Amino acid sequence: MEEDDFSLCVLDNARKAARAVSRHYDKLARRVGMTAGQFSVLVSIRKYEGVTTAALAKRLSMERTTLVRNVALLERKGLVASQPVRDGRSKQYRLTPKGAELLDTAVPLWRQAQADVKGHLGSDEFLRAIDTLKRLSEL
Amino acid sequence: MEEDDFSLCVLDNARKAARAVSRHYDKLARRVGMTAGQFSVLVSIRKYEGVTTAALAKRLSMERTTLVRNVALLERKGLVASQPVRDGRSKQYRLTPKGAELLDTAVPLWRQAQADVKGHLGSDEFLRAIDTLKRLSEL
DNA sequence: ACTTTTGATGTGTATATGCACACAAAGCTC
DNA sequence: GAGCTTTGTGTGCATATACACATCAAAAGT
Repeated sequence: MEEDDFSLCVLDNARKAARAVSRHYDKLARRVGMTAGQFSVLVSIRKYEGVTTAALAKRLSMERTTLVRNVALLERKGLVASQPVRDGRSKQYRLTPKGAELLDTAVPLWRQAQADVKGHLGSDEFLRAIDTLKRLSEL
Repeated sequence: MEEDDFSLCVLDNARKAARAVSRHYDKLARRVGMTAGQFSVLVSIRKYEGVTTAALAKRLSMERTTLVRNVALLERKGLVASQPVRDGRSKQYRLTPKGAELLDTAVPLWRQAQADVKGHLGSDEFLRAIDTLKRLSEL
């Protein structure tokens, strides 16, 4: 009979890791007036220009309703614009010029954050870590 | 010059993983009327009975003010009781009988969740994953 | 003894997350 | 075309997270 070892709790460790990583990326993102999560959404909207809410949520593996509010926030900030689709139900998102400009400013900060993590883990461990995280995401 | 590959973004992957893991543990925790995060806090309060807010936050690597609200919630639910320390500044937390009982009910569900993850990753990868997450937490 | 500094706690505000639910438009069936 | 199902969207509520700030008491310095 094994003992319960809560130090091996996947939940605790996953959340701790996400908090630590978020703090680090947030610190940099706030220099340009946004959060790290907002940066991620902007990147995806740029990449999949014209994407609709549900499709974007799927791309980002985010709960759709979470994304709705995140994007609404970006619209209020004038970084993203939406346009109803002929369909009548859907909306398409694209970056505003302001959003595109801000994103360009932010990308070097993202590179910095990535480099910091790579420096902390080492290049090999870095790739393994990404792979592990992806595996956990499939849970 | 490397291309920016946002699929290797540590932030996205760490958050996605934490969301997936949280959803899984939450699903089980809700069967006994709590969230997975609340379970974690209860476990720590049981282990470090009489612990104060700041010390508990450190143990859990959580932002102190986040923990304040989490614990306040557990107090409202009658699972945790607090007691001012002679000192006058600090508060000590302990489980109520109701909290202890609920925790006992929840532990098998936690074991189940851990087993699910281990089944998904395999035993070796499981330990490596925990290790990777711990390394990321030190960031 | 008085002042300053430190330590422990809590609140205000903003963001993020997800479940349950509601609403609306398309498409399907008859 | 009326009714049912599916699909896309948004809201209400509860919880979680964190930075900035406020409070208050103990400890330290003078």
